Amino acid sequence: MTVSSQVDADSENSVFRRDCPSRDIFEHLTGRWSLLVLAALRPGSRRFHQLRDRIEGISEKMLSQTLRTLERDGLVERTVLPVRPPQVSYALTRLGEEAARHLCGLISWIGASAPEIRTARESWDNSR
Amino acid sequence: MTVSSQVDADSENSVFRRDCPSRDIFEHLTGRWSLLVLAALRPGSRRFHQLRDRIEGISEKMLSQTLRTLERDGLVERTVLPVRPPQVSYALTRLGEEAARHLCGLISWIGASAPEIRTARESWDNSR
DNA sequence: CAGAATCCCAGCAGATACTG
DNA sequence: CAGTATCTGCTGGGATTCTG
Repeated sequence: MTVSSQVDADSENSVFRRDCPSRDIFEHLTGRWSLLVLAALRPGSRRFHQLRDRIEGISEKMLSQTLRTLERDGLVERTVLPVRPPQVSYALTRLGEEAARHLCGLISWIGASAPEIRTARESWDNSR
Repeated sequence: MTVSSQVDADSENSVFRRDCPSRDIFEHLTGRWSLLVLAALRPGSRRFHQLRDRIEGISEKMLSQTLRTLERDGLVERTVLPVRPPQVSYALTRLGEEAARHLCGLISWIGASAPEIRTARESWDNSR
């Protein structure tokens, strides 16, 4: 399958199709917390409570859930140290680093474009 | 503001902050339908019913809503031709093209990585 | 420390019907 | 043709409590 088939053609796997298999992967990556978890892991592996403290507003439930989804997709690796009390750390896999790179690229673009976007919003809001 | 501040530092505008102003822009871009609308507009301007037909499963309500959000953010431009019956066409702005480029880059990566991700899922699922 | 289990609600999105 | 309006249901996610 060519890469371009994802966004161009009416191929079997076009994103435009209702049953596109890339959809759920995309949703996992762009869900409310995934970007933040991936970005927080970019500098290196982190433990559960470090992630919780770093990511403002995330609940333990959502952190746990997000980490498990990312682990299942092969983007994050979970390591348990056999000590008492248990220490669990998370790190990006190669796949996870690639995903994080794309997402952070998008975030950087948003940061750079935010002023323009805010200006557009104001003029849109003022015109009605 | 430097680009890196978005994803690295604990600056005022870090994505990790609860009130990060980039959050809602990100959510607009990665909402359920935005990617598909932006991708569908990439080859050139399209009319409402063309978009509706191209994007499988979208309702007129969600298409209309998504287009308005994108227009408000300055990513899409709406043009009404003064004829009967009315003809309305939509096109990407420069900002919209940039956003679409990032998103389609991500989708292409997903397409290329999907086999690996699916393999990861299977081994994860089988191990419990 | 690192979660799992449960309850609960707001808001997104679908279906349907209507209109300039 | 290109929408809007209204209703309704579903689920993502928060708060709280409990545990190996």
